[in-house]
Amino acid sequence: MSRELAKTYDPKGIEDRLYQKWLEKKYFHAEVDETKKPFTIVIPPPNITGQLHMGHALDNTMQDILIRFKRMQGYNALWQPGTDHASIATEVRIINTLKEQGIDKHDLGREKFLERAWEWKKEYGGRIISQLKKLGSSCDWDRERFTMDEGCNKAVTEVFCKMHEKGWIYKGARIINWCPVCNTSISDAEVEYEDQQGSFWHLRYPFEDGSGYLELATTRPETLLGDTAVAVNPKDERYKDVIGKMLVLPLVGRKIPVIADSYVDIEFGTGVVKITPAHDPNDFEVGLRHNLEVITVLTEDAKITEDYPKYAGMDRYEARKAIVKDLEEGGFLIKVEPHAHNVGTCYRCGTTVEPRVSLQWFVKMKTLAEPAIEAVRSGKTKFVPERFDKNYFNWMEDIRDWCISRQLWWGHRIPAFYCDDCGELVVTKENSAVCPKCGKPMHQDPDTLDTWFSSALWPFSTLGWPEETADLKRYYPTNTLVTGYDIITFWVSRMIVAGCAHMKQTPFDTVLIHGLVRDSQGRKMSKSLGNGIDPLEIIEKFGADALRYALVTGNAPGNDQRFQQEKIEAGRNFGNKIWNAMKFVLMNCEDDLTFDDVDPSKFTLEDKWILSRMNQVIKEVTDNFDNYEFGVALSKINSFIWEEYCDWYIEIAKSRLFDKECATRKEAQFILNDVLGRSMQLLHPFMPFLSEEVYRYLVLTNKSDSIMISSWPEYRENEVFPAEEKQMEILMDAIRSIRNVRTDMGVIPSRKIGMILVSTDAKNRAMFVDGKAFLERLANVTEVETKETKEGIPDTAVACVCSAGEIYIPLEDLIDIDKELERLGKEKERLEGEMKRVNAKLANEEFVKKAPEKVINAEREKQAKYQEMLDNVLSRIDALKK
RNA sequence: GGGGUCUUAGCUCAGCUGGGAGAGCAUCUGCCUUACAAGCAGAGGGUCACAGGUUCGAGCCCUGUAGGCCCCACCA
Repeated sequence: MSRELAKTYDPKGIEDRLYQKWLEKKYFHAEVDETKKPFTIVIPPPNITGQLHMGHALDNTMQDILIRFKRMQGYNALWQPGTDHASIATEVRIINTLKEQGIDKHDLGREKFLERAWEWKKEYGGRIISQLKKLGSSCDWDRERFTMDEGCNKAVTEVFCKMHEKGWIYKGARIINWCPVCNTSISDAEVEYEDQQGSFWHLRYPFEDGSGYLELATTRPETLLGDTAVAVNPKDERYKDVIGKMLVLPLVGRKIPVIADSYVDIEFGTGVVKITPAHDPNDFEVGLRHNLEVITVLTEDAKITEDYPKYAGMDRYEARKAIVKDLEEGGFLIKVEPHAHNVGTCYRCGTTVEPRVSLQWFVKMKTLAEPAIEAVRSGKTKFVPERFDKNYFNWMEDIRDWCISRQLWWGHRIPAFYCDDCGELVVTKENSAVCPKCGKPMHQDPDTLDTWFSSALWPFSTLGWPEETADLKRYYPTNTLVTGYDIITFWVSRMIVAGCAHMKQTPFDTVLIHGLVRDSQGRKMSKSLGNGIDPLEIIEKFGADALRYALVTGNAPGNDQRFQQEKIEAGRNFGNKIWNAMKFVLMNCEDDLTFDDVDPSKFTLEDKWILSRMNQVIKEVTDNFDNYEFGVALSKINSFIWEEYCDWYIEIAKSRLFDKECATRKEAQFILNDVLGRSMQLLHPFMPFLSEEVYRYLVLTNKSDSIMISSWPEYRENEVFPAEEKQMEILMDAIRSIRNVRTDMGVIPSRKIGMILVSTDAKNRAMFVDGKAFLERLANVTEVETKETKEGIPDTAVACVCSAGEIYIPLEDLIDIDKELERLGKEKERLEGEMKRVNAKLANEEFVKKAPEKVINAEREKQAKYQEMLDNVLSRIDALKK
């Protein structure tokens, strides 16, 4: 069997083959099973426009780790997958495709446009799904959903109508953020602020009566066209007398009043602010308070309107130049100074957003937010790490109404109808409506809903809501939501709001937050920087397991990480190490081997040690899983397999395996298979493919169907061997000491040596006699002698002290007394240092009085041990000096 | 302006409820020892940013300082 196995582990072929098998066997599929406890994860639905990037890879790896773990633990585990229609992103993409063909969206018409969009979805929407499969994601693909499928549509309409009926949704003319490139309104959450270097134009606004002027400063001179007032602070002594006077708006000639409003900061600039209610949120508020006219001067694509012929059609930046030039020529410009300010940009396209007054639909958030805040405050939903709840509270407690209408075609059309004749409004679940007032036909609102409106319903819309399905009953509320901290406000908060509002239950008990995957220099991966690393390329080259390993190892929840090639290689190397360990095990097992007659009473010291350690690791790793400490869990599994199992157990077991007559050979073979098999189970959530492949080769498990459906390893009460663990530690310590001495004294590895253990502990002496075979293998010690006293130890022996006692290595031809004394001197210094530290601690009365007994006893044990070792070193130095 | 977070070995990062500083990579020394050179055995390398405080005991808790990053709000 072993002859056929490749020299190195090659994930290519294996991963696809195993994934196919899992699919065929329906291992990912969840059916309602009342005999088990439910565990549910809903996937953050990737955009249909999306390509798998490192963020997806991390997010989905974490989910897969969790769901595989829970599945093995025997939960009725469901990972609900699906995709998001991504209204703006998709619409922009279709528009661009059309543009290439010389077609304008409006010429095509709404219906034809949507046909194209659906075609596009059909062709590319599945791409991200197949990429998620490459990663090993064990989603229940039979349940794949889409935010615009029939069920989700129904949920959206239902929610909209209900919220409208309750007055939680309203329509109104308000100032909103407008993206002139995406050509739609966007919500507050969709605006990203960035520092920009701009200018501060100081302008002169003359009084109507010719009595001078007011000086004010602006960063946006082009909005002057829409000014309907100038404001000063009522407490500002400088301007007390001008309040109520009229000014003449430069270039326009409009008469505008000087008003008093406490919004104006006396300290800032000249203390005079021009008020443009149509194009600034603060000015809009001021306008409301003072009943000012709202004059829109910019079109939807941010060009000056026809009302100002001189500038009409110019885009906002052109217009700025032209207006500044005219102001200067008209003597209205006093000075220009550089000015840094924050500018809002569209999170989709990066364009500077334009505040704009328009008629939009809003969700009244304040009251809806209350139960959602309470859900987190009470701990019904908790963030991991906890600190992100501050993020959440910060947003929720200061929440403003959510603008949900979008001037787009791709999305859920708002179920509102207007009478063609009298303008009456009807909100209905039906596809059409007739005016209840005048009986005339009605037309539907042209706008669609914010993408996040439908994603907010995702945890229950995917389970069948508004129908009362068995799935909904079974799997809602879900358990863990895994996502990045960057979409807490967009998505997490709105899901909690929706869950509390429509289901009366928070949608999940835990929100597991992860950070960003950055490039190796710590920069955000982005298309424009071209520094993105394609996970698919990594999978192609190193396998999904190596990628998953790299994403999880050495990382704590919520923290950003830098992506480094070395981590991938470490993952690959780890896989290869396991592969080779398995090869070794199989090479030393006969093809027809069975373990029916394995006798646990024949288990040796090392057998019990590794079993006991395995047990401990199972316990700790399971614990780490429960606390979402995936990075810690993986590194424990790694060091157990690599260091304890491979470097020690396999090496020690060799002598028994190679001796076909050995009475405990079969027991060694059993342990090798058993421990590696259980290690693979622990590893499976992280590296599903490799662990499955290995599991299916091992003698104990090669008849089982899949590691995926095997039971998570349990802690075994009857395999706890603290005494054997301690003994092994002593032996390992001795071997390390001998290896050190060999290196220090320049004894080449191939040279065989002898050793004499001097110890008063009969158990230790016996252990060394029994362990002769592995002392030879691990330290090339061929002669082992044990004594109770150091009578007759030759001077030409090198001494090393370790926890087992004193070990002497006779090296007649090599010993250099001076060099040996020097080495022992260093050892003496080290031990004296230790003694000093321990003694000081134990001499401290406060310590002995207040520290826990456990800690004190540990210190006392150390004290005794070091004292003995130090005595041994000192007496050896004495002996050599004579 | 409010909040969060980070500062630990040359690099990238772990470090659970406070009890003698860790990993991977890199560096140095030996080894092709019949599973593995993607490997084995060893070694060097840290006043845990700084200053105080709490404590018998602080990388960990508290206060402050410096620097980096992030979120929210925002003065035209």
